[in-house]
Amino acid sequence: MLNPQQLAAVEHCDSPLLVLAGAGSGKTSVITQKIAYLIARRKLSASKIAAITFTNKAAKEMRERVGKLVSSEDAAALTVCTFHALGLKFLQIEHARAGLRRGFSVLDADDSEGIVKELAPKGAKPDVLFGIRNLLSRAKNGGLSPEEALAAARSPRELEAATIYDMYQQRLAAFNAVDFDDLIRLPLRILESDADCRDAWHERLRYLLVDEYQDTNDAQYRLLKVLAGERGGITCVGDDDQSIYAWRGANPENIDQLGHDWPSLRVIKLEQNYRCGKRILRAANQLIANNPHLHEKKLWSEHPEGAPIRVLECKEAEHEAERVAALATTLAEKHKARWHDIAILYRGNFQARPLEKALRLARIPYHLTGALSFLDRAEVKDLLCYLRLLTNPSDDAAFLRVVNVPKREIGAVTLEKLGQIAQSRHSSLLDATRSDSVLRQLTPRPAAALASFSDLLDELRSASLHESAADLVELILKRTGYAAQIAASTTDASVRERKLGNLKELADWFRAMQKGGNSAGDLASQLALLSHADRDEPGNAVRMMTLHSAKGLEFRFVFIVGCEDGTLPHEGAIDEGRIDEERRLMYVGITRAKELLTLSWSARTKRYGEVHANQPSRFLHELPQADLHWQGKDPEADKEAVRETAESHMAKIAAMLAGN
DNA sequence: GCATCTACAAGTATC
DNA sequence: TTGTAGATGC
Repeated sequence: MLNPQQLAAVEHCDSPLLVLAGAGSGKTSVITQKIAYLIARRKLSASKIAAITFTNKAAKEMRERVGKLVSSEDAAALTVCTFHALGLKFLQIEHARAGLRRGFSVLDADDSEGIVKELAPKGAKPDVLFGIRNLLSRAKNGGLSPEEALAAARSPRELEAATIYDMYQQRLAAFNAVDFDDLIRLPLRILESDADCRDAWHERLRYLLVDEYQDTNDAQYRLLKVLAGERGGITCVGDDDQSIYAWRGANPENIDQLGHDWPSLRVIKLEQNYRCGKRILRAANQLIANNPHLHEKKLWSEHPEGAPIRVLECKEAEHEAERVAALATTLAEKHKARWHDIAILYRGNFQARPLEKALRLARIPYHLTGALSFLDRAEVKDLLCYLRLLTNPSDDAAFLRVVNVPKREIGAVTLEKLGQIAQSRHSSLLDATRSDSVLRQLTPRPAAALASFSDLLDELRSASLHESAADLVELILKRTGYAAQIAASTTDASVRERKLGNLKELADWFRAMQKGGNSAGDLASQLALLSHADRDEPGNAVRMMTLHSAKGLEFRFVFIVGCEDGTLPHEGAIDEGRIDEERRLMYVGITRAKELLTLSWSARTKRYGEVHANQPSRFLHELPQADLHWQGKDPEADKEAVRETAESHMAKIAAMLAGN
């Protein structure tokens, strides 16, 4: 069942292990089999093993697969979760060491962005704000505390950002809250500085298995290092060729860092691919050979050669979409493909638009992955904030979000005043509304509204002690008037239905999670870490997604659209010389295909209303030409595109002249 | 407090 | 060109 390299990776437990696992080489099998091996052969207690992933989806899949290999007791005792969920678990146990009280909140990205905005100088331009958030996040991902960031500041801008960082953390402390970055930074800080705590966790977690290791950032790496300790009970599985998140802080150099920090590191390569046809693999290998490599890796496959890779040359994005839709229909009719065997991948979300149109027209069911995040929906966020506020009355961010949702005639002026009063008496906003002396400082009407709001929360809080989380959601909807507000909203029926549907889905989620015996408060924290990707995929529909979100997936038939210079590789990446990561992105896309790969490009692109002439992606020229089958090559196409670009400029000039 | 208008920006996205 | 965020007016 396992090949010799996979077996070696499973059985090597006595020093740290790095598994360089090519695309489709069965890395999840190695991780899950190794967990089973550690339990059965090495007699390690399941509760002392942690498998760490980047997404909840990957964690869920791993949990399911390992569940088939070990007993249900062992499966329940295992820790299989994301980096952030592990950090959350750590902080829930060690909250006192982090200066947090039980029931602390996890702020989402919007909340923390809002706080930064408040703390930044009034009227700061968006790019300044962006810069501050960037520096702040860099400091946090570097594991720096506000004091360290202040000491390390080298320029006035850095000093300003560090000062804001300091105030930001004070604000979070007052809220009894952490943000996403803190879920890594705080455990890291505690483990690095507190030997007793470190020893306890070394005892608690004896073996770590890390998925998608190339995606770790510096703080995550340090967390792994301190958790694994000198003993080095750790297996990291990753692929430098699939490193596509450097722009998000991932540091692929962490792959080499392992060998420096643990000289006894063993490296095993998995090079047999179990997914793609030979031709597809040859194309992928030849493409990625254009990137520099520290660890040479050559994937091979026992699968059949497969059909040539088609390259569709199209006039424009609409034409491209129509051809893709037509070919998808052919696949379904002639090759008995199910719709969900087909994926259409692209560089940017905006490219989905013409595709959607063409698929609708062709009556092909499709599903957009990751378009709108479920948890970003206003109604879902509102409900979660109610739960946060019930568990953590200090959570001012949650208070501000829901205090006037539904409308309670509590406006900005009232809240401004309340905020000043709360600040002067060092209490949370909700606490302040409970004090008569505070309410007397406000005008009677808003004061009464605030008082009844806090009464309502008290009522819900006492209900939360005995209601299940799912019932609590229903109760909140009813008692706050939220459900009534949706029902009465002037918007059309489909919007109302969608909102109620989302809230029902939220309640269903709670019901499912409740089985783990979690309290409502725990559920609320965990939900902050969930994302849209965790929802079940819809049935038989063509999958449309970005190349980034396709990583880890596989499909029988794959289309990669927009293979043009400027789109893939992206223009900004070309300008800044970041071609290698774009090439890896193409590599990820190609290696998603099991049987048939179709690449397409358009001679013209409409960009921000202007027509541009395109060149086919340089990556197309890097592929083995003998394996490509160019379709619709029209030597006139380029000339035509250039002519039309010129025409569109002429038309613009004419319009300007006419305007004058 | 809400609706409407205007100006601006335009990559990828996890937790 | 399109979407969204912020400002402005009622």
